[in-house]
Amino acid sequence: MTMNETIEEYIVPILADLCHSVGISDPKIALEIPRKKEHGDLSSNVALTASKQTGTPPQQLAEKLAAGFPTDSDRVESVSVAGPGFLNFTLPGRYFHQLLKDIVTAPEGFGSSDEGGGARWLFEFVSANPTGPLNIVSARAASVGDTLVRIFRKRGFQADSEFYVNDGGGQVRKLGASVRARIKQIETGAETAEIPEGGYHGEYLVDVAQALIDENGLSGSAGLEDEEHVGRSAALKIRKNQEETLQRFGVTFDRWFFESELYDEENSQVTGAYNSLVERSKTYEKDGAVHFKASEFGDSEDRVIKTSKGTFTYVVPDIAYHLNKLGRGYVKAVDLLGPDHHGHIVQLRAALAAIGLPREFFHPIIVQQVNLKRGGVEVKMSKRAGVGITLDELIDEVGVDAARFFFLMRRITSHLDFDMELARRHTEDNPVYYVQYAHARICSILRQPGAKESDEDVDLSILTEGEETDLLRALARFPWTLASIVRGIEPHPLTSYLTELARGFHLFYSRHRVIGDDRRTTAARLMLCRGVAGVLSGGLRLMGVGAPEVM
RNA sequence: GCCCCCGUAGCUCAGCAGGAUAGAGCAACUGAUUCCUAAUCAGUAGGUCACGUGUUCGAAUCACGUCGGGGGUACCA
Repeated sequence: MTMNETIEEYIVPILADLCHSVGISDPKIALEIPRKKEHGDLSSNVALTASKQTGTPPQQLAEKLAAGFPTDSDRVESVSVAGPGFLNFTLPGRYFHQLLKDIVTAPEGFGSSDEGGGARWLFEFVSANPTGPLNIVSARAASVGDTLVRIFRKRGFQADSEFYVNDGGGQVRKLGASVRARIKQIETGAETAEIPEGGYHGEYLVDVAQALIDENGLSGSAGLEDEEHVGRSAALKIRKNQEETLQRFGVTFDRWFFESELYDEENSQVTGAYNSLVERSKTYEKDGAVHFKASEFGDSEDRVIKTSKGTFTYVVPDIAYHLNKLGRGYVKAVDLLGPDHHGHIVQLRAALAAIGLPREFFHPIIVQQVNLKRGGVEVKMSKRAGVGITLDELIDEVGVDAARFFFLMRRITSHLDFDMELARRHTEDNPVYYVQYAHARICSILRQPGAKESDEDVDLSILTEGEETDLLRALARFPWTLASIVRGIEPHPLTSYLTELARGFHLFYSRHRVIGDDRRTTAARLMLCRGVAGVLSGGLRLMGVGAPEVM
């Protein structure tokens, strides 16, 4: 319940009534913040979109609407018609002053809203296989997913985060075989291990093997008989490491969901998922395998879901998993998936459609690849081979704040160039520190002896300098930014917004002194500073980035 | 072959629930520090929004096509 939403809630109904009165039956009214401030504080293009329906030229229509809009309230100072027929609203100064007071009073709550209405959304992300350390794409997904969850919660959704641990099937056996080879290597003191075909070559498995020997008393000879047991132990160990790494990165999950849970007992959800396709006659047998008629549901061809050997293919437990999500009461399953999952998505979507789930339930998002660079030179990576940069190494090299901020700077679907050299640089061209520095600067001001003013009788109307009113307007954009993030399920606007807010502050700072001889000006500017600091730190916190008081 | 993402300033990218004169950072050039943190600020310059057609009063934004770049496409998970 911020002032911004109340202003929207105030304007839109009035505009809707006015539209009805001039014969527009079903007006689509969207308010936006114009890019240029000459265009007012808010604008609407209803007159443009609706002019066809009424047969009135847009400008004339806009004039009519503007004339009918009350401007004697506390909320709207004037309405003007501009350009091809935009309605531009100018809000009174006291609207922004009240907003600032609200922010300073309760900085935590600013930007919150109940637009989500408590809708239960599940965000699944990272979900890396428990076969090795987290890589850079996982790092990106972790930043994005974690930030989305925080923002959606702030906007009134009941949002949960989940990590799906792929601990079933042949992969664990493969892992077991690889670890077994490493155990053998350690015991025989050999230079190299004989990693089986298709196994995992990463050096990290030496540590895992050593840990298993140490902790579980698992020796090579004991483990040799049971590849699966070794694999399971190794997977648990690796998963634990992943969790610790994510914690370092500031990311925790509400739930770690194990694929193996889906197979429990006689009541296997995987078999259930399979059966629900069979029962709906969406399958047929061919060449000894069971095929799902995926091509009827948008896939390019039908897919095998049960092999001729009688095992399910990977899509089946995934179907079961999503049915499980639905069964837990979620209305939306947002899956952040790696760039190697396109085919997967189409299959899964087809299967969920075949079973009759609402189309909007499943919302996969491909987190695009990260091109890692160091000083402009590409760093190649391959998790399977165990070379390249892990999330742990990334944290060590560039730090959590810079890493998380950089991952959030681009659209999720864009390939991301990540230059570790640049991210680590504590200077000029690094946007992370630009934003953090603005916060630290404000904190520095607030530490000054002259900053001990009470908020009681602050008169904000003396904030009339351009830099001051610009800052007030920038603060007002914060809730709108969050709303657009929710609309797009895409967090990157937050980094742009905070960079702009920081720029506004740096400019203000360079031109005006906060603490001066005039008591009233000092008090008003101090409050402005507190508001900016509150929004900066609040915004950074949503991204899991720190807001240092000293730099 | 099929599927997905991308193509906007020299570079990295915003903008895309159609809308007003297409924006920012970096790089380049010029300038600013008696004063609350110069990790800062100001100014200059930089564009056929890949191309074509269509829809529209209006297209960077929507649709179709072409070209170019990247990724994905198992009876593995």
